[in-house]
Amino acid sequence: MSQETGLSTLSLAILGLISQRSQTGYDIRKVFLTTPMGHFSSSPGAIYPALRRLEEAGWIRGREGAGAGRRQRVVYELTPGGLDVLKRHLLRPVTPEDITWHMDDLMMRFAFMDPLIGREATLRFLDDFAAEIDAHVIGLRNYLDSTRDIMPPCGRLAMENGIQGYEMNAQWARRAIKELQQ
Amino acid sequence: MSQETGLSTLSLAILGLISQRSQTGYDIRKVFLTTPMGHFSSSPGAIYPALRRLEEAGWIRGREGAGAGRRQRVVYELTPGGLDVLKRHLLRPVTPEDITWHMDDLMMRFAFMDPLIGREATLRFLDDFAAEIDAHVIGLRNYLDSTRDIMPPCGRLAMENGIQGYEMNAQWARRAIKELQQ
DNA sequence: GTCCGCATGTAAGGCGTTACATGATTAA
DNA sequence: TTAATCATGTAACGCCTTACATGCGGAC
Repeated sequence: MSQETGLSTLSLAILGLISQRSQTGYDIRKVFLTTPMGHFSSSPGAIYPALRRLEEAGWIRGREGAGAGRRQRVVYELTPGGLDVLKRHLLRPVTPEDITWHMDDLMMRFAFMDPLIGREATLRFLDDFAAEIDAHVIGLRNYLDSTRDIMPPCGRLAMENGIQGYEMNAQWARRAIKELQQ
Repeated sequence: MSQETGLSTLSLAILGLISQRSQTGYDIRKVFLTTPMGHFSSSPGAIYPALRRLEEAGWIRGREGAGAGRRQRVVYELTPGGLDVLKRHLLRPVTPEDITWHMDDLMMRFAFMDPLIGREATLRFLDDFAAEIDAHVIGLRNYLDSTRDIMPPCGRLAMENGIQGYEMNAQWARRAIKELQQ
């Protein structure tokens, strides 16, 4: 759950998907079930309550769908207010706290931002992202160096894994910037 | 929460730390606050209830500590039963589900396993870990290739980020194997 | 006529987060 | 004596998980 906007990562994912195309809870479930985006949930017990919360917040609105003679089928679409929080959430600066705690949220933001806040803002995001990671890695390396001798080998290896993960992300971001600039 | 053992990642971390050295809830909090292991919690509202649950399960036991004239100070130590679940948890095979959902749990397991289940089992773990990642990456690549044309550029880049993260982990594991074999 | 996929939900339970609260010891 | 650090907790809340429940429509 992020501070100001109060969007959980799942809510962000749902809002992002609906921003791309109006769809039903079941459609969203299928995305989580069948695509690698399904890092989370996909269970009706998570998605339907989340949809209700988003609707109560006034960020999405459900309409009875016409789906080829089918029953029920509530199609959700983004409201202007929903578009607004979503954009505000996507435009938030990348903080050190985000790097430490919410990398998944950051990647989710990236995945949805291009059509919503534009290419330039997306590039700025990637730039900030890489810079914040660099700063974070410096701290991690310092810690690792200062404890290298007393740390058990597997503890050290686990730490190196974490550091390499961050470095990979920074490299990825810089490659992504180049690709998107073309 | 993992199936059989019912150990949440936080419980695993606490159990692992206590297995290295008997310590108090406050000691554990400090580890989470001051080391990069503090990927999570560090809040008393998480740790003390977790300690109580672990004690109720019979996996740790608290003793009044002698800590230099200080008050309270409950020092927790692992019980034989606790050592047993911890070992069983560490020895669990690496499943595709673990790769998809519980990478953090896997790394935590790795960080603690060497002294508890031995070098050979640790090497086997790393080997399985790398192999399961390879298999998982194949699936991700297939998905990416089959949707490359219809996917928006940032969606593709986000997916590539995920794939590269997995590949980095596999490479890390293979390097770790070599290092540990010396 | 039965089974599977579509489609939506509820209920119980667990656990983590945030915030609040307390009280002892040590250093300034 | 005042503040910071040590040390342990509780209460409210939110959200996810698991499991259960329901009912339509099409295929075989």
